[in-house]
Amino acid sequence: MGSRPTIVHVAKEAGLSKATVARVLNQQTDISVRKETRLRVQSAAESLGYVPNKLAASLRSSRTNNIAISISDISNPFFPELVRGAQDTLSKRGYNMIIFNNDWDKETEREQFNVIKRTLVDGVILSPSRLDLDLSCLGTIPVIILGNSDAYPSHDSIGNNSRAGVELAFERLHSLKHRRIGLVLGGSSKLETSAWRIQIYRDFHQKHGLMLDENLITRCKFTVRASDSFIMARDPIERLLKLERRPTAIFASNDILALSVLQVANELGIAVPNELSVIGMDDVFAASASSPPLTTICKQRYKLGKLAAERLLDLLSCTEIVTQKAPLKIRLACKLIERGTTSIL
Amino acid sequence: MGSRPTIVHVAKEAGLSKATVARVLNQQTDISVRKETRLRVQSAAESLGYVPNKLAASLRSSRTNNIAISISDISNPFFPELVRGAQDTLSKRGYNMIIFNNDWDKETEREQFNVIKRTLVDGVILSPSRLDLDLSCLGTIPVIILGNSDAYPSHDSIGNNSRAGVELAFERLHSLKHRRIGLVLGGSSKLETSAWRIQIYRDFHQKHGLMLDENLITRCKFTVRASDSFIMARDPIERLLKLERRPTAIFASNDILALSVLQVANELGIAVPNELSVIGMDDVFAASASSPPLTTICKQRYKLGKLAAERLLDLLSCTEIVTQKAPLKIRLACKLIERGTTSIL
DNA sequence: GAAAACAATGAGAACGTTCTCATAGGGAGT
DNA sequence: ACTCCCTATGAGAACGTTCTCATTGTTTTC
Repeated sequence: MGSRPTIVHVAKEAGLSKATVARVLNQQTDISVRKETRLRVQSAAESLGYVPNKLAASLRSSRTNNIAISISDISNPFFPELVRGAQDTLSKRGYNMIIFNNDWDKETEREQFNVIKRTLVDGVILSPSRLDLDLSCLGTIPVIILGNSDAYPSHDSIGNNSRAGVELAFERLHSLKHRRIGLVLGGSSKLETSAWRIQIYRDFHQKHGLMLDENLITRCKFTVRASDSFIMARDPIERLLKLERRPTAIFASNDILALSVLQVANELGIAVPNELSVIGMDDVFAASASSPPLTTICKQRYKLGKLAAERLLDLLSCTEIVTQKAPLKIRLACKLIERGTTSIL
Repeated sequence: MGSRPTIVHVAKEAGLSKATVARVLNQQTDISVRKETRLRVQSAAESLGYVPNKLAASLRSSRTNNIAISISDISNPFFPELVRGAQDTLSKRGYNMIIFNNDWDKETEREQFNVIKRTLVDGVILSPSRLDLDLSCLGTIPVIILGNSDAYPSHDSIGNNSRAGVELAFERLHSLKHRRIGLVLGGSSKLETSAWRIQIYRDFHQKHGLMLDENLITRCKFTVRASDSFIMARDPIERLLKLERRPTAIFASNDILALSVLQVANELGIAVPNELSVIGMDDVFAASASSPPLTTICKQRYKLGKLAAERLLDLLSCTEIVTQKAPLKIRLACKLIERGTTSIL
């Protein structure tokens, strides 16, 4: 009950050597092997039900055709599409993808880097859990960074231009005549994204000569685990909507918060969009499923994954040390998707 | 220059043989190696920055510590949590997970089986795209089937008890005094799930002595790609809600359809839950984010993945041919999650 | 017609582990 | 003191490929 047939069996069956068999079965743009020989090999392989052993091949060639992708949490609505974008590109080129979830935990992530190094993947797509990661332990494995920070200047990085996206939201609300705009922020302290959003908020007010009311800035302790977020977000949002002079419009820094706003508004009997306009950010699936469907700033998740994968493949096909120019930095444009939660004042 | 240090380098550095080094670095419950020797190996490994090469180890031992999971589409809201459940269990035991998306396509799936076989994973968690798959090409690799069909009698399978879940929904609506209940079905022809739902619908009516109105059965051409579904579901749902004697409650066979119902109701000015109760199925994330949040039948996705992984690990740790008893069949109970879209008539 | 070039194949090392078996050393039993 | 056994280690085969280099036969070149 000999386990699977090997290339030696095929060689014997075909009356040829291992080398020739390998030549036939691997090189697609074959050089120098007779047509008849090729057929002999192929029929021998077929009749034996030969399936090449990728492990052995990888060991010898030191190419595994495996790519690791390290993200925070596949069950967070942001990531599945991103992963899909990367995967579609990779699998088309014969690569498999190994997923790692770090749950925004530094230790977990470090541990995973070790696993990745042991596993000997050809490349890594990395959505860093924080900005101060030490990537050196990954050695010479090519790494593509996901995100829009400048924390990893020497690596290629691909992200969304969230700044421009946030501005887009404010400008749209302004053009709809809203002058009293609430800001709902998630308190994801780790990635420090709140600060620049507030800055944009201030700049926006200054630019349009609006008075800034600090009461309209709402911080929610938003741990990114989707399922928890509602509970934590509810209170501050309720406070915001119960202000004596409540905002006529709200921008929330992600869709989950925006959907919380819709829920609270619904409970308080505030009609959206007639009495309150809401814009979210991310275009999570749930955004299109709410009633009314949520107007949001769309981050191009699928494309993000796709581009990251494509860039990685480029790096891999480059015969080694070539093209060590400046690292690639891509910022994808965010789009405004106007659905049912915005209207003119 | 000089790629990674190997076990031979460590052996040389420590003044010992490969074999001894391997003994120290692998077996956790070590037998027979002097304490001092162990320390010498460890410090040598550390000082060289030795990282074991998993490929070589796998090749020799024919254990890869990789598990393949084959699903329809990671960007479909049903799967991420399932994947997460499996992954958490697997990674705790040192296994990596390789994801394959088949997009409900038979050919893609077959192709992926070949890749899986080449890749030499230790086991497979398989959510079959259809019921008539030929699994023989996976050879002797252990396979766990996800789903509740009886199509693969000789494999372990783990699924949700959807039948009981659907009954639960009807009974709940009945106990809320609803007597005119609409049924919204997705037309996923491939898995043939519609038929038994209708049967349960009929049985329910018979059991309670209710007249069955065929007009209340609505079929939506529901291709499972999430993003398309709204467009396709809208028309038939609108027809249902515009019936002269419209239903007072609706059960939809999945949350996405149920959310469509909410949207259409919202547009038509039908108040949920006061004028219309709605129950969905799956407890997709978006279900908790709608306003009002959707009452739904919850499939235990995380647990599904977790159990599948655990069972697979059991099979793997079983030294081979043992426990070839009857295959395991688990049906997880569905739970009713009562949120804001149901009320008494 | 000899040298050179080329096309087609073979022989075998190499990849870095794990695993089996052999061996050296030392203590216990008689 | 001799055998026996047990503990700690070493030597080297094996895993199934890829890859380099050698070899054979055939064609081209001058």
